[in-house]
Amino acid sequence: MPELPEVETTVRQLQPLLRGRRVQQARVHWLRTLGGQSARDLAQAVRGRRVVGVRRRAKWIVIELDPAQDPDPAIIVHLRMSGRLVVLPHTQPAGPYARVSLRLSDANSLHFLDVRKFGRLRFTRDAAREFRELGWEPLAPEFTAEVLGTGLKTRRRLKPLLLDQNVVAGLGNIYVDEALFMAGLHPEVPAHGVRSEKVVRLHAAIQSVLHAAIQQDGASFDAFYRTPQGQPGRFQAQFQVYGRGGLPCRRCHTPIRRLVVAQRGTHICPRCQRAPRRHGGR
DNA sequence: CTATGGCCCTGGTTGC
DNA sequence: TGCAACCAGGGCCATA
Repeated sequence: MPELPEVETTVRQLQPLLRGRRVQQARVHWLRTLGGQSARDLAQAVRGRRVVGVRRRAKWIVIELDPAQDPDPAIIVHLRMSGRLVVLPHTQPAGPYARVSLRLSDANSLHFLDVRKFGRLRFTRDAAREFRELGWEPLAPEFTAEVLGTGLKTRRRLKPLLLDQNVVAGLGNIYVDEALFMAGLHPEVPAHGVRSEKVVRLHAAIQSVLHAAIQQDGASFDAFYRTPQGQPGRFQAQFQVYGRGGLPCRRCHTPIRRLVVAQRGTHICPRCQRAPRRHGGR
């Protein structure tokens, strides 16, 4: 599933293919991808506008358009489960999963492909405003261990907290499991009970797993995530726990366990990540 | 405040 | 072999 590293890889590869081109036409093949925006509004808003850059905010891809009179105009894209962005020559069909296609002023089109239709693409006049509720960028210099520690001052359980995009923005199921393993923390411990030296470890784990995954162009363990150039990521080879239920822990050889936390498949080493004490047990 | 469960979707996997 | 039931999963919303 695309999370921060996969989105970052997509942004980096898209940038040289899009910057400087104009959007000539928008075609919508699946309306709900626009999340309520009308196909006409999208088409009218983007027609003729130049792409001035491509950036990332959390798991959002931000295709920046020339300002005109808007504060921060952009086409914003969330890949959710199975979304992909690809750039193909006009003449090449995008296949049955194309949900939105943008014809560019060079010989190419940008297609948003999405098998499961959970992804979103729409125009906004003010991208920064759209994202103001989002939490910390985990790779930004301002996101320090101290800042993370402040975010952990809550009774909520650790994993659901880290998945909350309004706290830390960009982590998903895979990288949370990997970071918790690296830090030796159980996903169900109350966040406020994590001691400060463990907070430091967790902060380092989050940053290092994200950096490592970006270096490998993200992770592809199913049919879905591919870079815009069609290549799978390579980080899945370095998963320590995710998807490794029943396999031996790479550190201590205890079998990795799969549990469900907040409706999410969750992978831990029961020895490296001690279970929290259950209160109210009887 | 925190947690839970449903919803959106479809292809792949499992079960009979 | 054939087919139906089941499942994953991010974000959002309603409910407990």
